[in-house]
Amino acid sequence: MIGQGLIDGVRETVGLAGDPGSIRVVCAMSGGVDSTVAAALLKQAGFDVVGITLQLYDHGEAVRRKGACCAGQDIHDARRAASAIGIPHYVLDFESRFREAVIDEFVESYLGGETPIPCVTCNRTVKFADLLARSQELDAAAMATGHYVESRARGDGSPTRDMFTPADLSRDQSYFLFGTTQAQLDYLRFPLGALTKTETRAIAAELGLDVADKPDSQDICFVPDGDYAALIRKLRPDAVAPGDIVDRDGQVLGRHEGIIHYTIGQRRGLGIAGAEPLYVVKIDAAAKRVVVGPREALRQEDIPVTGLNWLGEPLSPTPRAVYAKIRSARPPVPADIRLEGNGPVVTIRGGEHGVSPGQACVLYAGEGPGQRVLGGGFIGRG
RNA sequence: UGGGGCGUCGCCAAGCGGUAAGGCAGCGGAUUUUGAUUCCGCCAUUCGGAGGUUCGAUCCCUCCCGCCCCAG
Repeated sequence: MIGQGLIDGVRETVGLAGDPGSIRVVCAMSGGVDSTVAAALLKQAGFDVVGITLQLYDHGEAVRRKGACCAGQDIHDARRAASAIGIPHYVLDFESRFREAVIDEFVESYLGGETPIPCVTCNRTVKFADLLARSQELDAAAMATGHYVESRARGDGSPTRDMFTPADLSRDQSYFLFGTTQAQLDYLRFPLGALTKTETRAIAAELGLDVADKPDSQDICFVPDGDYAALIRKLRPDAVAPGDIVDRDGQVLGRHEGIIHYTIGQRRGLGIAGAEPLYVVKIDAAAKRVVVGPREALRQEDIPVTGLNWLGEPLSPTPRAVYAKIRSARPPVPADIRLEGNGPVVTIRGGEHGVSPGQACVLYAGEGPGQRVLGGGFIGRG
């Protein structure tokens, strides 16, 4: 399994000239299979690998949890894996930073009637800003992660790198990485971009790593039991209030226990029976109202984008053809992006259902594997 | 208290003599490095109540109860 071709591929992914043994690469290790294999492959390729694991939140609560990351058991797993791989390993306490950069923003977003995407925030702040800085302090030439996404130098002699969708589209994590700046991208490496998840697990098994059969992470890592609303209530007990569920004409159909329980496009949990299924169409935070309607009411074409991180050629008021993804588990669809007076606007040519403010709108040059990631932003209120 | 209509799962709603469709909601599961979506499974031995006709009734008859509409 781990043949010369794979090793050469890893060296090519790192793309730095010179003796690998003199090139230090920091690998962010979450304690899961992916980042562990990333570190192992880098080590196999001869690099001077340093593993770093961040402690992001209270590890008492998460010790036994399956599918968590960066706390408790996962830190132990990462430490053991680093030992098995034969690389130095450090655990950094980033709890307070994670709390203010990710958790607080997560809570405020929900209270404001939006639907946050904490993985994006975590990547662009804690991981790719703070951890990356520490990596540079350690004189590492690059920082690697276990994300399924590819990057490679532009080939014009400059260190400028571009990001591409991975070989295994079912594991594509580019949606969560749209906020990666050019400078960060130039320093980052993604050794797993050419692999499938199955191959990654096979490599872990071949190397005898304990994490080979560890379940994939899922749900919000800092929410112990999947009940994110409980966390918000705990942190801001005064801010969660009940309100009305109304139709598009304002007619009251029911009550809810807080807008934080809803997201645009959501169907379940409304408790309203009718002839047709109802979906959340709008969330009015000020009035504490949840507006529902039929599925057709979810269709939207124009999406105002905020916080755009654009990695492509400069934009203009003239529409530029792209492919856009407004949710992680869907293939990108044909769209156009243009710069208006109020900011960038993405137009989904065929329309999309369930465009939820706070979520990401990620843009690609095309559809399929190996397509360039042009950037993305957060979906604004339309 | 004259006439007409209706009453089937929490909601909507088929069935109109042969032994209770479907949708919604709910619950459970699969999928998923966010939230959702989607998908799969479960969900009325019983048809407002009481009698009657029939081999057999949710479907036919009688009475009662409860709604609705038109006439008052």
